[in-house]
Amino acid sequence: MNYAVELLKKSGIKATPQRVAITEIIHSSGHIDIDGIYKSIKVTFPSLSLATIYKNINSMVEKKFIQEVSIPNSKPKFEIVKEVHGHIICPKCNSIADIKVDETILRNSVDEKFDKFSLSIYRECC
Amino acid sequence: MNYAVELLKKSGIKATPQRVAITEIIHSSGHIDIDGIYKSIKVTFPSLSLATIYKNINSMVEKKFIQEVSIPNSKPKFEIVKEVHGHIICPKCNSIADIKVDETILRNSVDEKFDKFSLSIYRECC
DNA sequence: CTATATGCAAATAGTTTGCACGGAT
DNA sequence: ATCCGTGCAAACTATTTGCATATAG
Repeated sequence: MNYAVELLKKSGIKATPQRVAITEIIHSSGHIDIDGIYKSIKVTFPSLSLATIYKNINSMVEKKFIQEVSIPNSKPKFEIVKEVHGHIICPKCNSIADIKVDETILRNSVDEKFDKFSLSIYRECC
Repeated sequence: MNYAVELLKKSGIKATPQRVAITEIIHSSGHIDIDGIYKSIKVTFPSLSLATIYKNINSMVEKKFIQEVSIPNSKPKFEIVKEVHGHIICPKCNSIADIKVDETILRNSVDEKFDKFSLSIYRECC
């Protein structure tokens, strides 16, 4: 079965064509904001409305299917939820790359136990 | 001389009463969002407008006098720029606490050199 | 068949901008 | 006298909501 459809079903979300398209775009882009999703979807799916994207993003976030990546001074982007990792964010163009982080070492570093963390590193890439 | 006035002058920003008030509120609260600043200032400074807060926050961020702390699914908060540190953020009430992080250990952990990073840990506090 | 999702339009919220006035140097 | 900041109102942008119709399961 299709990757996106499978993901959606696993999360207990009805796999409408719109949701499949949104999921595929987030997945293939890695990190993308609402407007990027909208522009990208419009090409092959002209009837899809912004309101539908917002509604679906919100319920996908609630279901912990996707998560928000906050970016200072810019629109948040979204990514498929996967194992804990960090991000390198370019403060000029706001592009994002994932990085592996060693959770054990981080735990020692902050001298705390925690469930979920997020490490962002800012470096110009352009 | 007043702490806030000193900070402002050091950053080459004219120390108007409004800016002093904004600076003092950010400093004493630790982390606060635009609306919090507005509500807090209104009490003792009823004429101050939201537009003035936005304008000043923007120029203070440009001057690297304060910085934005992004919070998923919520308004960003602002803090006085100081040494590199991390944050513990409560996903329920969005309160923030600073934590020390060991930069050397983090550097090893992510196997990268970088100028500026940000570590957020999410844990319910309420 | 039934419950839920979509798409439109309208409403709301958040932020920025333009401009006239006022205060500091 | 000049420059810059403030405060208001208007403009703009982003996001949410209500509702009628369409569609997945």
